[in-house]
Amino acid sequence: MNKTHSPKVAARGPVDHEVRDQIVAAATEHFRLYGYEKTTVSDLAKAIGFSKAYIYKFFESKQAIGEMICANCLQQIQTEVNAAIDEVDSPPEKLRRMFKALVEACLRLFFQDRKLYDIAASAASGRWPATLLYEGFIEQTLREILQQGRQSGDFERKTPLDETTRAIHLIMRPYFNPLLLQYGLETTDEAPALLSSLVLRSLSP
Amino acid sequence: MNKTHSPKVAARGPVDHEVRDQIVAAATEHFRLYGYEKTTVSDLAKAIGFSKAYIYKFFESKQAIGEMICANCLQQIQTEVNAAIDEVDSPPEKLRRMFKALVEACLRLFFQDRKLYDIAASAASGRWPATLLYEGFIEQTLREILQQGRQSGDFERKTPLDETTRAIHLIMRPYFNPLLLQYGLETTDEAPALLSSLVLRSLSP
DNA sequence: ATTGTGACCATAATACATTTTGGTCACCAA
DNA sequence: TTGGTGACCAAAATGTATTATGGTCACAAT
Repeated sequence: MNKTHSPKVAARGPVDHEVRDQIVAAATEHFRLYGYEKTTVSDLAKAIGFSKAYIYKFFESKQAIGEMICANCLQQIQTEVNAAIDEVDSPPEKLRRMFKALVEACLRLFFQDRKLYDIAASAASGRWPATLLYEGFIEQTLREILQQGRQSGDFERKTPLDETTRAIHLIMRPYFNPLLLQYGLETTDEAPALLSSLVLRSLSP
Repeated sequence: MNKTHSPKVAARGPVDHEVRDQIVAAATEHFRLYGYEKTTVSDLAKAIGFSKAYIYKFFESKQAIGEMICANCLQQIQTEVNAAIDEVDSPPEKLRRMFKALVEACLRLFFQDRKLYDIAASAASGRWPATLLYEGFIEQTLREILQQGRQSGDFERKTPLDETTRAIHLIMRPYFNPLLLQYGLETTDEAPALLSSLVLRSLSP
């Protein structure tokens, strides 16, 4: 997993500090194995050999730690999506890849790291900052592909870019939002191809 | 509300019986006011002046009663949708109306009969028969509009009908499935217009 | 047959006392 | 100043004894 930690939010005390990394590492492991609820701050403290109080020198709350771990998960998905769309050049194919990679990354999180997935789900439910960042990434990536496709002549140019972006974002939402994904697991195999095709038809000049 | 009760499922004892209707009426009222969980079978029995045991001559379980009430709710939505698409002739406009009416009907249930909505949500979660019927109705209505549009020349004919139907169904799902709708309330105002337009663009010949 | 019920049971919900847990703060050490 | 902690508190979680609820059945009345 990426060790990227954007210290944008939920930080406290020394930003770049060995102990902070230790906390994140311990939290990632514990949250993954036992889940967010079952892990106590004292558990994390014991794991790194410090007192519980010391942890609060670096994070202002347990949720802040959860947000950090969750942000890393979502960051990982974003990395995978970026890798997928960089593999090809044509905007239509980029869009297909994006949808496919997005769903696959979310599903992997769901099936292989269920406990971390649950954190991402409650992050979506509670509108944690990491989730907003994640949604912003989706929308931005989408917009770039669309713009590129308009320039290359692959996509139509009549509909306002923002409208198209927003609409496709809405279509993808049930498959990248952890909160929604879990209720549509039966459709995750057909949806990417089916919906990509429909969307691409709607984009034809 | 419609007093239609399709005795397809979850029935027991005399199908057409005054007491059965009394039970449904009492259940509808109680479920709406106090919710499914807070209403006991004894409450319903008292409301109609019979013993609890007698209720089980007509319904094989409390959930069966819930399914009946839920089926009526979903039936009501279907009626509203049918009314909306019957108002116009052109298939594209029918599709717009369908999406709009569907969202409006679900939102009305959500905001005005929250307790009944919760039943519909757990019906969707538990895959109760009423939900399957409801989804079947959506798919069928959609297919008919599409077929009609293909005949009239409004819609393209290259893509297999089933594929198009399925894809649009998937797009609408987050807005007619009670389980999903509650997580996307912020998007319900823009979604119908935005998505209808995108879908119609994808259908252009 | 049809209409109707009280008594009964296993399990689920509730209420409450007890323990954990998230979080703070004063304070010590290098 | 930076690194680090034990003692402490309100609120949440947990275990448990008790009650309420869904559901059945034998049986009675019409």
